[in-house]
Amino acid sequence: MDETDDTLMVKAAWLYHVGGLNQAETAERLGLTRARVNRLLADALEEGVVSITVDRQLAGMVPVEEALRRRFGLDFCQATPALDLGLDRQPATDKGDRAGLSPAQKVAFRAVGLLGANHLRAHLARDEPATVGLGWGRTLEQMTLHMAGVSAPNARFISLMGSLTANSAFNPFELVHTLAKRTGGEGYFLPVPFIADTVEDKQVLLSQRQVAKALAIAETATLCMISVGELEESALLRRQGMLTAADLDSLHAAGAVGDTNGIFFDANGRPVDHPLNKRTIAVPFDVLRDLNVVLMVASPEKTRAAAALLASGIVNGLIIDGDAALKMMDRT
Amino acid sequence: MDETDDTLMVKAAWLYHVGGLNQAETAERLGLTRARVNRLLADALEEGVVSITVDRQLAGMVPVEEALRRRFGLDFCQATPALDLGLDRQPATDKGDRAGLSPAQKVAFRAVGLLGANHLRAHLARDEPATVGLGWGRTLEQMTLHMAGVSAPNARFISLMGSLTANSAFNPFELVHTLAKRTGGEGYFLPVPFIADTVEDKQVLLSQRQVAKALAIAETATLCMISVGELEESALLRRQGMLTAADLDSLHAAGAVGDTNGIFFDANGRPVDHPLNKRTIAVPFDVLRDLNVVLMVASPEKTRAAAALLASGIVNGLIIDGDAALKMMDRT
DNA sequence: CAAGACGAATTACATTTGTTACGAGGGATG
DNA sequence: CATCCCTCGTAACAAATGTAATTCGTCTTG
Repeated sequence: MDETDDTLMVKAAWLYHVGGLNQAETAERLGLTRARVNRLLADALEEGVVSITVDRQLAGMVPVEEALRRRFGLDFCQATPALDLGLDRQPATDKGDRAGLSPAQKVAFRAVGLLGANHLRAHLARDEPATVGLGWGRTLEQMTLHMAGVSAPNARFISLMGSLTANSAFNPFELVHTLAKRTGGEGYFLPVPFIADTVEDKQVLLSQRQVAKALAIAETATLCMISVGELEESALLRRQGMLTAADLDSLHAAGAVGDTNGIFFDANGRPVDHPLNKRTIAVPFDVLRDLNVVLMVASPEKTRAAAALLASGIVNGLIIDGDAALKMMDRT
Repeated sequence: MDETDDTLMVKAAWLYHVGGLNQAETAERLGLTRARVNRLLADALEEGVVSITVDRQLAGMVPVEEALRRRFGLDFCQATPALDLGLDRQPATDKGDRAGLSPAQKVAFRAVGLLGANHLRAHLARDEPATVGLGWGRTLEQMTLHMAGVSAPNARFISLMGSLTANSAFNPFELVHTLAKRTGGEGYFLPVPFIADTVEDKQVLLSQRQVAKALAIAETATLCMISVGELEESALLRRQGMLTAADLDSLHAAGAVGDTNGIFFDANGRPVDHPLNKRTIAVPFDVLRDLNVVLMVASPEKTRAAAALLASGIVNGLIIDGDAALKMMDRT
């Protein structure tokens, strides 16, 4: 069943994309309905049986990538094509949008997600067994959507942080779960809240055997993919209700400009001295520093936070939205 | 100009294919007309800026490929997905078709052409300078169509045989020319007719310095891509008027079952003893035997000739239409 | 400066594609 | 055995895409 179905899908895809037939002709050739062919083709794209690649070399971002790579001492830097040409359209309406993302942002997330997925795919394709540490957020979520059709039964995916209360698609647990399912690998996550209620609680939670075990795995990660959050009202942490407005203010007062995995850092990428940072449950910077960490940045609003995190020296590779990359270049 | 255009193309392609916008939205986003975006996208596909890949693993041809690889002692074998499921449709109408190809054949040529192009592309992507020897025919022509967007300024393309009189798109000269132009490499070809009028003429032609030089280059080829012709009324050689019906008969009488580059061979892949073989101007089998030769076979009608050529031992790699591959398996 | 050539925008139209609603099999499941 | 659930075929429609004809500006060229 399974094989027949895949084979049929490949045949349809081959006739359509390679053979240059249209869906009606393809259907006739295979003795199927046009509607069925249409669905087969859609599924083939969905499942990664056919994939579309755009040459990044011609996008003109190579100089920018190289400049960022050198400035922050990275192993590599990849940027998506810049699209805004410097002029933002209706940014006012975008910013306040609480429900979803503006169209421009959506494209950015998808694009960065794709590049991230390609990087991860390449990592999984190596011979050595892979252990992949993961942050959370919409960028990472987009990455998982592009990971269809990748098989990596020996891979382990592990969350670098505790879980959210709200069960969104970009929850650490969901991310790990999705990746494990799609690749056939194993998923691990920290079965504790993201931010403990008190410092004492955190100690109790950390002492759990399950948690210690998971953290030990995380420390052996061969690749970590994380994102960064800016510290504004529009921040995802704030929207998710993980932070109160008062929290935000006091974090600002402590010099924080952003967070990654719930660890708040200042303009130099150093964790700030703040109660919240003592309650967060996540793999700390000191551990990340020795791991292979790739940062994904999907929106120009995050340039300040991203620059700060890059300055911390824990990041080895950067995958960034083209417009964000240009903006980052502008701030000298 | 040039760069701007490419960049625009990449942006449009990125928004459309990665960002998931439709052409109207893409146009709006870039401040262009929908029609322009449509053309940009078409061009992007045409020029190889965006490429569509179909996973060959799932086509179910791997066992067949492996079997063929072993039987003929090849380095590799790639087959396109089989589509006919063993049952041919209107083969009668197809066979006599003098003008063009049946739809089924067209797909086969394109598919094999694509795989050939991928192989060639990979060869050109190596670090070492490449010298590529080329045969002729519609299969090879299709290959050149899929070579857009490949840059290989150090590559040399050389025809393994003389030229046709009729200036078709699959003429050796045209093939070499197209490839050189598309990749930015150099093209060489044998400036002599494919089949000399007499044996004496052949000697004269071969003695030309230009010709000797070209042949010397051909003998250093790092990769040769050739195809095979069956020896029937429908054969391209016959259609092109290179062979008379009488020629065909006498070749059959001499035991010939097919040709490659105008060299006629028997069921064991050995050149037959026939006047025509003494007049053909092409790199001989003894030279090819020491080169890295890849054979492309695009139609089930050619299985007998292909099998014979494979038996000769001059072929190192095979790229074949899926239905032809199955048919070849059937003849035990 | 006029004429013509070229590229691109506009428009309109034909084709292709995506999506939905509906009904007929065809296994699983109780 | 009835029923549910899923898949597929059918048909119709809406949306998107491809293409050609036309016009307009701009740049070249005589």
